[in-house]
Amino acid sequence: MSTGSRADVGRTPRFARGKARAAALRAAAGQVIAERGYEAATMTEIAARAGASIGSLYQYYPTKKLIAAEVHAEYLDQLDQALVGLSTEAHTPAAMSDALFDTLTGFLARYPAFPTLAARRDIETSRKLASRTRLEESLEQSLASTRPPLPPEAMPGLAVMLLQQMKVVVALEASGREADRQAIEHIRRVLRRYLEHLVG
Amino acid sequence: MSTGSRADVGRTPRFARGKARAAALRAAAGQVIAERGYEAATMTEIAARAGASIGSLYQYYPTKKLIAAEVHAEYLDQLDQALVGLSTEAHTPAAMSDALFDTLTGFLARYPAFPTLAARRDIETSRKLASRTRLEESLEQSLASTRPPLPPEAMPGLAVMLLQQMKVVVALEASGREADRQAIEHIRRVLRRYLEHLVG
Amino acid sequence: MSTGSRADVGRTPRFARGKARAAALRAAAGQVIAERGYEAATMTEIAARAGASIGSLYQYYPTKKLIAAEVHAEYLDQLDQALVGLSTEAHTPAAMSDALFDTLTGFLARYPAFPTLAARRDIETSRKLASRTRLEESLEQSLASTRPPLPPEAMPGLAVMLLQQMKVVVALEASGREADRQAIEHIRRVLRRYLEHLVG
Amino acid sequence: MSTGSRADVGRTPRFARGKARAAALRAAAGQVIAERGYEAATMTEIAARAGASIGSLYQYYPTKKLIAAEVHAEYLDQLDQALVGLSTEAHTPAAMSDALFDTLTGFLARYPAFPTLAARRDIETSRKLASRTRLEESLEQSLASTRPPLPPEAMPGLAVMLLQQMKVVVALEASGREADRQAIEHIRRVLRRYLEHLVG
DNA sequence: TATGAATGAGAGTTCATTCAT
DNA sequence: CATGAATGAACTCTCATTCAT
Repeated sequence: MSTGSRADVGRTPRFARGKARAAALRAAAGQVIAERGYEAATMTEIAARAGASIGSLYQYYPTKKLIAAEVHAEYLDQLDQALVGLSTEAHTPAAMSDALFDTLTGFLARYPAFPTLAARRDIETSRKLASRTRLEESLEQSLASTRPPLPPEAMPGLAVMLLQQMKVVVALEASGREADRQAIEHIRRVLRRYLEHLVG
Repeated sequence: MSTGSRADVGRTPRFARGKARAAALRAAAGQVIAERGYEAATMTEIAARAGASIGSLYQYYPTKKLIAAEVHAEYLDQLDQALVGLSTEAHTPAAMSDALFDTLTGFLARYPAFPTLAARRDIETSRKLASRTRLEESLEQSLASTRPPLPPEAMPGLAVMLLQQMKVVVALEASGREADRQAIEHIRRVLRRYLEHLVG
Repeated sequence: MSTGSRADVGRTPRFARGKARAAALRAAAGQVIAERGYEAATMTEIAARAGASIGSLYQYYPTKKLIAAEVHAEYLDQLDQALVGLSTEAHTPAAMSDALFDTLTGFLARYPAFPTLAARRDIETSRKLASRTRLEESLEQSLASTRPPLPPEAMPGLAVMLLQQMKVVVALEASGREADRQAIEHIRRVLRRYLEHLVG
Repeated sequence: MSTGSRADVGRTPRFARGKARAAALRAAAGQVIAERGYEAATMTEIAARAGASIGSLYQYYPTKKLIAAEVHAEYLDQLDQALVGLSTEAHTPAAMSDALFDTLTGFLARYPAFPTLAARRDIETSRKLASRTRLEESLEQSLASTRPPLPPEAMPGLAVMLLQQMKVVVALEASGREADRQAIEHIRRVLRRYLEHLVG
């Protein structure tokens, strides 16, 4: 707004620091939300865990909802990145099922706040919406790239279902009970068989 | 043993009047938690919706956590009741899959606070633990009653998995998106095919 | 809402205490607002000065704006009461001017938060609106009761003007400077002469 | 004496560039304070509206109170300038009353933050005090220049009163209600008649 | 026992002010 | 001098819980 033409010279380091701090804040938010849930996660703790003051947090993210939305959008983008690789190589449906399973499972293990954020319907942003749309397209594209191909009309529902299954898996992984561990194996097999069957 | 540990159950109501009021309070709690989520559900609103005063609510359930645990336990018991019927008649695995699907779906539609309560790991009670154990046994028993029978070693994991699938289904039902509706159909088919396959 | 039929018996003392507390809170709010202005008046200080907790304050007045509106409405009602007496006795215009001057001056000295509250256009309530309307009618009625009578068409503007003059007077009284004291005398004379002149 | 005490004036800008920026900042402060009131006016918005950074704002005016005081002082000086012209020509008391009325009304329309600033008793500066004194002297001089002359002993109080009346007028002008519009006319007549009467 | 007024810790958020760049 | 990120005290408001009646 009030930036003169000379401002750019010295700005790069400031800019970089700002980006780093914003990233640290998002990371902290992800941690705290994963541990405590959305409501119980306090802005104060998020700031503290990022080594920032509460005022600084609000400078970057002026609302609790907004930082949550940004964190969620970031996760969606990460997942999108992870998925684009899958559609480049040829996969059988069964192999694709396993690849998706591993990718999504790995992702959710890394970003444990994802299910919590995904469950909230009151946190929306245009940025988040865009990320979500992109992700859904990537997932469908992965599903569409198998040899032999899956029936196109099954795609949208399939994509949604797979995502949901992953959430279940991660929830079960957290518990560590023997029955839960077995359930995960069941799900893996269930999905592989189902994709195989769809092409038959 | 039949009374349970009294410490975490609040005051046991001895008269019919008290029992009815306690039930009304639990019902109200279920409603409010379903509508607003656990954190946003206030004790004041729960009491008001039950036509009681907060003081009265606290007389029966001295803690928010406790009434939540009691509501959850009640739900687990209800579901247990619904399942015991399934094991009396002979079912093929596919039929059992459908029967479970319908039973669980119906249950969750009736008690929409169930997933919310089930997701919280900080709300535990000896009473709730007992109910959960009983329920898991009933589910396994249903699965064990099919003709031809499912392999016994698959049981525990299978039971857990089926429960999780139902939660997914209910979550999807709430959204109303077309892709979500299709995903539900996928899940139903996935499960039936899987149970059929297990006996082969 | 959940009041049984028996509730009334023991309620009177509780009710009376509640009314007293609400009055104490309003009085405290008036004091603090008068001393510090609306923005700088904190809910915490209001509660403390009323000997109540912050939670208690919010139980009676769930918003800062709302308690301000109630205080203002109360003041308007008080002033209305003070004015109704004036129109019962016969007054010459000059005498009425003095009587109004004294009444309003006394009122404003007693409720120093009145100008502050009257100046805010963002604090409105149906209750307050009603009180204000009633007051304006009373003022006009007082002005209309003089012998000989003032010209009716002058009334509305006259009422407004007199009210404004009173605010000025009180502002000047607060300062204590000699010139301000003289200014007050000027205003008093100005008004008396003007009302006299209007009938001529 | 001519420099004033430097302690409460911030850094004196020595170059034209600095003077212009300081003026822009004061203008912005005036705007924001007029629109939002003193408390709600934020230093950030003032800086932004002047096309400056907050850092820059604080370089010139190290305190919110201080910039408010400077703005107020500037206004007082402006008004002083407007008044000195009035005493040069001969006026009857009635004409002087009208001239003052128009001058003051025009001034207040141009600097709408003036009443807001004038109302605050917690913003004082030696510079502001000096400006105020000078202004009061100019007003008294104007009043003293009428033909026939007003009684000298009435002067100080008269000056204060007239200023107050103008504030009332401006407040009423802002509302736009019919009764308020009439009230303004009453005030204008009241004052003219009073000045006329004083010489009689 | 039932009631609901009272409590106060704590949450989200704002903004004047500082200071490294 | 200019900049704007950083700071943290302070504010409004919420809600689980207690206790006098």
